Amino acid sequence: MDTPLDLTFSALADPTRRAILTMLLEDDMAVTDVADPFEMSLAAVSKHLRILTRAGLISQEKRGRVTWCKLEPDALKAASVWMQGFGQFEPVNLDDFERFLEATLKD
Amino acid sequence: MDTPLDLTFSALADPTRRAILTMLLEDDMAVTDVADPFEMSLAAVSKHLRILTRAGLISQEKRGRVTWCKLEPDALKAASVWMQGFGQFEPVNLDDFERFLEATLKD
DNA sequence: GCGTTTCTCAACCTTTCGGTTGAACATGGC
DNA sequence: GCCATGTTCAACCGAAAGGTTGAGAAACGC
Repeated sequence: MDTPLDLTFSALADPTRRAILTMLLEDDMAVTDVADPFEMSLAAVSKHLRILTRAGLISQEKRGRVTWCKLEPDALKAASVWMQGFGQFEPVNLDDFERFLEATLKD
Repeated sequence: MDTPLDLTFSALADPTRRAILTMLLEDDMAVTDVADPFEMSLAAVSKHLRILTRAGLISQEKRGRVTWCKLEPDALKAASVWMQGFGQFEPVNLDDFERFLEATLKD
């Protein structure tokens, strides 16, 4: 039996899935467009999206042929609460986060 | 190539390892004592501890026969920063966290 | 020295993960 | 109606995860 915390953290454990979440920060995207930058099959990305959906980190809505993917940031809250118990992290401001993203996207 | 974020999130993905971290919130512990509440072999717990150590979430120091395990909360910081980018979570107070822990430990 | 305690290593097993490919299935354009 | 588009499904594959057991290596008690 996978708890919500299991689902969230194992979803976040894969770099492809974290990259997808980062892309969805910008805007909602169709599955095909999500898959575009990755050097793997569409089916593989589709599987990643299903895992993110089961974890509640994104939602998928089908309009016509296109399935739109939308970030659901609230799902990170439980995990974030859990983590903050270990050390009382001060909240991080957006500037720090932007710099962090820039640095990590270089790889 | 496992990035620090990969190591942290996949370490946190396992409920046994999260339980170990919670136990270590109280105090440093010897490997045998960490293993005691779990219904699995000592070797299995030893493996979990190695994974937590690789992720930097704990440190292990050998004194005599006994290997002491110590929580290293700073390692959660990078992951916490990453997560806080998705929704600007307000800081959580300790009372909320205590209640959350109580609730999760019931399972 | 000798047995006990503490912990890890090595080999093995089963299940899950992350990917592939090819087929299937709606939907939309014309 | 027909073909192209967008997405998932099903079967498969190799590798990694999470557990077991048995053996072994240090350190301690006496």
